Amino acid sequence: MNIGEASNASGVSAKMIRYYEEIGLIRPMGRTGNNYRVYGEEEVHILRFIKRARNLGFSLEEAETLLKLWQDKSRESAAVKEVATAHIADLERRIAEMQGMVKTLKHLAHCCGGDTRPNCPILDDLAGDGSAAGDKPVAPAKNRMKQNA
Amino acid sequence: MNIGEASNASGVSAKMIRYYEEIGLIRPMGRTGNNYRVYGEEEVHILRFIKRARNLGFSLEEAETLLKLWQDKSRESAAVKEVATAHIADLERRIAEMQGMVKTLKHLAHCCGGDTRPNCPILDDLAGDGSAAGDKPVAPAKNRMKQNA
DNA sequence: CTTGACCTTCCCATGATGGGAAGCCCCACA
DNA sequence: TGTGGGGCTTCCCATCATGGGAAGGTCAAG
Repeated sequence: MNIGEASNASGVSAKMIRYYEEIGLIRPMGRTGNNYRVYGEEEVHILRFIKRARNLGFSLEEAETLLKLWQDKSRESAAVKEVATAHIADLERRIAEMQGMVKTLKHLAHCCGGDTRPNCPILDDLAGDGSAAGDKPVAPAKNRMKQNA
Repeated sequence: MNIGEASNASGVSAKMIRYYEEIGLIRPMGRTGNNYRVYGEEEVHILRFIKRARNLGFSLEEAETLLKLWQDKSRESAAVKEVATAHIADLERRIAEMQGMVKTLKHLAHCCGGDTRPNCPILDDLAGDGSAAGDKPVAPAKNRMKQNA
C-alpha cells in the first residue's frame, strides 16, 4: 500500500502521515525500491486510531500516550481512564470559559441597537467605559482543536 | 511613557505591543533620541481595547475590525453587532462541538472499569471495534483562543 | 514516448505568544 | 568617574497541527 492508499483508507492526509513519522508518533515505514513508503493493514489501523483520538479533541501527545497504552497488552485500564478524565476536565474548563464569553457578548449585543446610529454599548464596553466585562481574562486554554475553518 | 510602562498600564506584554505594531494593528510609535518607543494615554487606551477584545475571544483580525469601528465616529452600531453576533455563533458552534466530545468521552469513561485489568472500552472505541464514536469529525473550529497553559 | 498521476524531500505559512541572545542606553550608587 | 543592573532595541527560534507548493524521481496507461 502506498501512502496515498493508506491516506484514503485511514482518513489521515499523506502530509500528516509523513509528519507523524517525523515526530516519532508512528514508526518509520519500510520503503520499496523506488523509495516509496509501504503500509499494511496494521499501520492503517494505527492511523485510524490516531484520527479518532484527534476527533475527540486529544492532542497528538495524548494520542501517543493512548496509542502506547493500546499496544501495551498488560496496561491497566485505570491509566487510560485517567487520560480520558483529565481531557474531559480540560474540555469542560474550556467550555465554561467560552460560555462566559458568550454570556457577556449576548448581553452586550442585546443592549446594542444594531441600527444606523453610532451609539454602541459593545464598543463602549471594550473601551472600558463601564462595567468592564472584558476585563477578566478567562482561563486560558491549551489549543488542541482541529483547525480547518 | 516607555514600552514597559505602557505594558504595565495596558496589561499587554511589551513583546505583543511590538508585534501589534509590526502587523499594523497599531500605528508605529514615535521614538525618542535613544530609539525608545514613546506612548501616550491614547495608545494605552487602544491597547486595553485590544486586550479586552482578546479576552472575549475575538481574534486579532476581529479586534482590528472593532478597533476601526470604535474609531469611526460615524459607524453604525449594526456593523458592530454583526461582528459580535457572528462571534457568538462561532463560539456556540465550538461549545457544541466540545460538548459532543465530552459526552462521548464520559460515556466511554463510565464504561471503563478504571482498574488494574487491561480491558478498556475507551481504547476499544478508538481502535474502531464498535460504535465508532470518534468517527464523526466534529465541526472544525478556527483557533482564536488565548493559549498560555 | 509522452502524459499525467503518483511519490519523494525541502521550505514556508498560519495565529498569538513566549524565550532568549547580542548590543545599546540610562540612572543610581560608591 | 566607574560600574552594575535594568530597560530598551532588533533578530531568530519555538510552539501546535496542518496545508501549500516547488523541484525532481517513478510508474503505468495510452
